Amino acid sequence: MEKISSSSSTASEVEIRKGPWTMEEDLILINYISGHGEGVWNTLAKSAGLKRTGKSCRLRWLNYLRPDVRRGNITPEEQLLIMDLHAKWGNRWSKIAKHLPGRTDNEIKNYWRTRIQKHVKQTDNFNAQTSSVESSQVSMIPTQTCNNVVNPAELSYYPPCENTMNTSSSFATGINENTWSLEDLWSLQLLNNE
DNA sequence: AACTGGCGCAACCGCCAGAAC
DNA sequence: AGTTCTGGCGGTTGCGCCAGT
Repeated sequence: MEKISSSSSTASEVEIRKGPWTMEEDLILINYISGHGEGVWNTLAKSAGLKRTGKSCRLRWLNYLRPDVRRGNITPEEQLLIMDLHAKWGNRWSKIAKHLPGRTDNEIKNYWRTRIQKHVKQTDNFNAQTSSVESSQVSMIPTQTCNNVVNPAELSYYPPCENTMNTSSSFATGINENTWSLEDLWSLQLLNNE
């Protein structure tokens, strides 16, 4: 797969863009999909005039541009659900994401890795230190290999989720100057369609 | 004020399964 | 039945931001 840019190196198809999406590209993608639907991503990318792989377009759309995508502010209920489902299924992020409307597998994966897993490590270290004293076998934290359903009481061991997604509604994160809000894009898209 | 290390997130990579031919 | 193509998935990386020094 993904042999587009490398192998058959005719000049016309070499030019595949990578890296952060520009606002223009976002607009093109939104415009195209709102007009034609999703369809086959590779042909979509070409038809829309985007110098991106179909894969890249799909990822951008699913994780960022879809109108129903929710970002930031993972609620305690969602956090609990994530831990519960992760305890059942492990790293099946897309499966987990299906039970969290508006959340993407990528977001859940990132959330798990950066927030929960970090805390799991910290707590494990703490437990390792104390367990030598307390001989307790019970782990406070559901690990990846643990199939137990999380007890809601265990939530208290995890970091509060509110301040984990910091202010700025964590969407226009200002991570670089190519960051813009979905509202911007969709309002522009609506304007274009009128 | 400048530097640095950690954090968070967007995006890419590689693999796999199923569809299409 | 075999090959190619495409989408989906999980893992990983790159990079900007920011707090601490």
